[in-house]
Amino acid sequence: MATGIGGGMGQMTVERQLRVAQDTFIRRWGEMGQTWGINRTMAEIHALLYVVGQPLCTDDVMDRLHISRGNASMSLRALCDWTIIRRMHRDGERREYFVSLGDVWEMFSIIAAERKKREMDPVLETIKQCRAMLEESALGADGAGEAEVKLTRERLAGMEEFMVVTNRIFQQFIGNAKSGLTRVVKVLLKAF
Amino acid sequence: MATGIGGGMGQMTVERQLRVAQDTFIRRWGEMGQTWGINRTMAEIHALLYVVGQPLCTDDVMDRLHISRGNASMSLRALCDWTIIRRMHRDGERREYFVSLGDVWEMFSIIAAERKKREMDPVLETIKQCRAMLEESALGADGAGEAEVKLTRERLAGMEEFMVVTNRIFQQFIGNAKSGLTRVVKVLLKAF
DNA sequence: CTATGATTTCAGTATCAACTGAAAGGATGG
DNA sequence: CCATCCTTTCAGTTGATACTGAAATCATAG
Repeated sequence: MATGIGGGMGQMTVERQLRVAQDTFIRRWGEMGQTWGINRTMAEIHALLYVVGQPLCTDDVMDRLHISRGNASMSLRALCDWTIIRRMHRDGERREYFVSLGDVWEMFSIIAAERKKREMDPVLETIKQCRAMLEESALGADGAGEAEVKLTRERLAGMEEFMVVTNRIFQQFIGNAKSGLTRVVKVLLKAF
Repeated sequence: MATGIGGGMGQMTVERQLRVAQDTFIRRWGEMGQTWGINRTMAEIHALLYVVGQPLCTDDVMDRLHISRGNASMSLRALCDWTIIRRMHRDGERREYFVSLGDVWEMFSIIAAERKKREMDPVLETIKQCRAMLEESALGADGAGEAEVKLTRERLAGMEEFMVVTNRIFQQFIGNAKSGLTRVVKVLLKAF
C-alpha cells in the first residue's frame, strides 16, 4: 500500500526502507571498525543497537546479523564490558535485552579513555624505559657509538613529547561529555 | 671493555645497550600498531627507521627484524607510498636506502589525512545516504512505523554531527605541522 | 524440586590477512 | 652486450583471529 515515490527506490514499504537504511549503516560501520582494530561483528552489533534506538534481545541480533548464538553472546558481553551498551529486563520476560547508549559523544569518551589506558600509556612507559637505558649515567663515558646513541635519544625524546601532548588531548575528550566537547571544539575552531 | 655501571644492566657494551633500547621500542610500537589497524611489520619497520635516525637498506631491515625479502620490499614500498619514509641513494652504491621522517608531528599529520580520507569520509557519505532514504519525501506520509523511523533518523543525525566535528578536528591537525600543532594544543590546554 | 527457557562456554573449524621464498624483472658497470 | 647485483612480484603456506554449535550452566516459574 504505502510506497516510496522518489530516489529510484521503486515500491517499498516504509518498514523495508527503514531496514535497508539501517543495514547500510551497519555494514559500513562494521567495515570501518575493522580498519581501526575493532572486530567487525562487534562493531556491527553496536551499530545495530545504536541505530534502531530500541532494546533488542540476543535472538534479534542473531537473526538480523546472521551470526551464531555463541558469537552474539560473547560480543554482547564485550560491549557491556566497554559500557557502551547496557543489559535490560522487560517485565514478565525472562530473556535479556540490550540497549546502546544514545549519546555518541559519551560513547566516544568511554572508548577513548579505554584505548588510551590500554594502548597509549604502555607505549609511553616503554619509551621512558628506553630513554633511561640510554642515559649517560647508565652508559659510561666512552665515545664509542656516541653519535648513534645521541640520534636515538633525540628520536625517543621527540616521540615522547608527541605522545604526552596527544595524551593531554585525549584527556580533554575523556573528561567531557557532549557539552564539554563541543566547547573544546568551538575553542579549537575559533582559534584558527 | 666499556661497561654500563647502573640500573642492574650488568656488563654491556654501549652498542649492545643501544640495540636493546631500540628493539624494545620497536616491539612495543609494533604491538600498538596492530591494535590501531596497522600491520605489525609495517609499524616495526617504521619504528626501526625512525629510532635509528639513519638510512638503512633492505638487508639491514630484514636482518634486524627477521623478515623475508618479499615482506621487507612490500612493506617498505607501502611506507614510501604513505610518504612517511623516503628512498635514498648513496654515492657509488647500487642498492637503495630508506630514511624515516624525523618530525613526529609531520608523520602524524600525514597519517591522519590519509585515514580521514580513506575511512571517515566514506562513512560520512554513507550516513548522508541513509538519512536521505528516510526523509519524509522519500517515504510517503503514512504513519506506519513512523516512530521507529523517527528514532533511526535521530540516531543517524547524532552520528553525523559527531563525525563532522571530528573531521574538523582532524583537519586542524592535517593542516599544521609541528609549530601549528603545538599552537593548537596550547590553545586547547589553556582554555580548560 | 523440576521443568523450561535463556545464557555462557569452549573445543573444533573456518576465514583471511600476513608472510615466505624463489623466480622474474630491472639497472648499472665493465 | 653480458654479468652482476638489487628489487619486485606472486603463488603457495602459515598463523592469528573470529566464528560456530552443541553441551553445560544458570535462573525463574510452577
